[in-house]
Amino acid sequence: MPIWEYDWAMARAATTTDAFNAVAEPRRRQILQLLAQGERPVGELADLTELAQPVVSKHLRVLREVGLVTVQEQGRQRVYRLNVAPLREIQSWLASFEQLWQERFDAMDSVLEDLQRQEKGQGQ
Amino acid sequence: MPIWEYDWAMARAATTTDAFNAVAEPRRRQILQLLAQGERPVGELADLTELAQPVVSKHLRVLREVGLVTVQEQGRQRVYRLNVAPLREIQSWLASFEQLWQERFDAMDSVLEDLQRQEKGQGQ
DNA sequence: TTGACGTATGCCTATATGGGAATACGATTG
DNA sequence: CAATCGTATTCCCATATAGGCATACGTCAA
Repeated sequence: MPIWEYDWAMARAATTTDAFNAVAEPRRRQILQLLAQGERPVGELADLTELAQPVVSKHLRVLREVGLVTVQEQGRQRVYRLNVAPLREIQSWLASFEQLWQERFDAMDSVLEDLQRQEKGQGQ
Repeated sequence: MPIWEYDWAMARAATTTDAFNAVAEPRRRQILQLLAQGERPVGELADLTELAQPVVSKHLRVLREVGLVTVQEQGRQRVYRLNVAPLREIQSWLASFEQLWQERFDAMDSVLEDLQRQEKGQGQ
């Protein structure tokens, strides 16, 4: 069973295919990290990343398309906010290697127990 | 400060740049999952993935270059084995979103720190 | 209105990809 | 030795990038 369909010549999956592809680009990762500290307008992201504004806008478009960020129009600026949800896809994929993450396994149990004990869970 | 250097026209980071890029390709992810269940020769991977052997060999090359797999020559076949180490880069990046994450993310992260404190990466 | 601001979009180029096909190459077998 | 197996490599192509630059677009201030 093929993993996905394509007409022809799938040189490389589009960056907007999923979180995996979107996040493969270092600058996009950087932007996400910045947004992790709070929402920010495009210009601010451009300053912080030292990237030209159009470049940032393009990266944000990709991130938007995979749902990693959301926009809110505020006056003439667009404030971007991080949405970690799509990262879950990656996280769960990584989780499938848990067992091979040898040492981790033991420690995992105890920590998990702690978590379950404290568990707050505030929706997502 | 720029994240990385390039002469010109960096269309897209090479797939062999890091685990992020290598793993962005779905078939490569599939191969890794298969190897998670045990080492396997190329032919077997080709069968299981229903990909042509040359295609598999190419993917394996990429995975090899980022250290996600290692080979062992056995007679005329090459047995590939998974090496999760490089996945840590991804894991720790994800960990930086801990606070914004709700569930068991913390667990993995703390264990990760332990790992990094203890052993010094061995793969290459 | 006009102009400035904040952002998005369009056009451009070089690039390396993923897969198909053919073939090269080393190891094994006869 | 030759033939075959298991795998890697090469050549081919269409593709969509990432960034530079210019510009379009909507919002706000005079």
